[in-house]
Amino acid sequence: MSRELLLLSLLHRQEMHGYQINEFLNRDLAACTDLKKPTAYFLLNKMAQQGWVTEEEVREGNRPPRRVYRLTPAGEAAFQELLHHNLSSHTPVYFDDDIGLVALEALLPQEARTLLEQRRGALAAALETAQAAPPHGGSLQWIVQHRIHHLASELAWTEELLEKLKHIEQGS
Amino acid sequence: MSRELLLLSLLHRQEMHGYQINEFLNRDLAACTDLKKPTAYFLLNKMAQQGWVTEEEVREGNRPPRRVYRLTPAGEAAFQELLHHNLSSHTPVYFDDDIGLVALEALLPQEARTLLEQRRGALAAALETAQAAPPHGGSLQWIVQHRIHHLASELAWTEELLEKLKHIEQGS
DNA sequence: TTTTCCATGTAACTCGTTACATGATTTC
DNA sequence: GAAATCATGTAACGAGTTACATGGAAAA
Repeated sequence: MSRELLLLSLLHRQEMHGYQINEFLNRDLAACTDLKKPTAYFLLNKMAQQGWVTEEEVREGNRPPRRVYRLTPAGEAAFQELLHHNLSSHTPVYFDDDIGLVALEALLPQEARTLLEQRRGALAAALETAQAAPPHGGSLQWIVQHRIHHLASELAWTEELLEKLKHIEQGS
Repeated sequence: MSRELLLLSLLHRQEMHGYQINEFLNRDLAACTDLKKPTAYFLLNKMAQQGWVTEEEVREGNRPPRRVYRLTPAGEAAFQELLHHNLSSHTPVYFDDDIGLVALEALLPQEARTLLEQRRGALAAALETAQAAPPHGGSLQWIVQHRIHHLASELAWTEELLEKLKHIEQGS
């Protein structure tokens, strides 16, 4: 339901047409979602059928006509409910990066460390990129800051792990 | 490909039959994956067709026959490649919890804080559960520790956020 | 005149889940 | 005799992605 919540959030701020929504998702919300264009269109249609949004064809000048979406009262209610549920709970995440750790013992300790040092590099680079991003206004800044916080945490954890592996290697 | 890597990792340690694999996934690896039973069977069949594993029907006593999977040399090579790639890189994650933050401004500041305090509670509970889990041996311990590290980081971040929101509320 | 931008979608496919189906054996 | 455990799967569905399809307007 969080994809629906995301779309409802955008439409709560202001009415928007599909293309505009996709632009916003790709430009400003790339850090918190990977919602694709066809998925967005599909969900918007679904929400229109559910009565959460209305569609209105608008043509401005000679441009291709836009389909403008607006929240209905039912949509507003759904938005509030989904938002409350999202903010008040925590949804756990599975890390792709954890999978490789299961088989760490299949490698020579030294080799494992070399690989994890590369991962540390990738994390450091991602962190720098995130920190270099232009500041976002409003509540979008929280997402950017969360991302930075998380990447820093992952970097610290990876370094901790490297230290522990070094000690085990020396100790055995 | 990380689901395949996970299965290959298990079979690298020792040969296993399907039921055993599913048990292990649910008991010991619930923290790092949600791979379901039919998916596991499906992937095992696929890997058998690819020549990564062999299947052997084994019957022991009067029990239902087991289908035992073993890595082939090709499977071992695939395992090494996937493992190297996984450990040396970082795969970014999208947080469901971020979605609600997009629309924080749609709520009264005080209401937003109340909801986020509930989330903080949920995070604290999850952290305690993770910390109370019996220690895992071998490299599985890293996954448990990573989970704990991450939950602690999320808790700290949520508290930071609550502080910032309090200041904004007072300042404006 | 060719590429990029605006603006919309559909169709086919992949991946994964849920629910269903089977059947013997051991434990209560 | 009933319930849980061992052990395997399939079939139908749903969600999401990729690639395809269309077409006008502006910019290079």
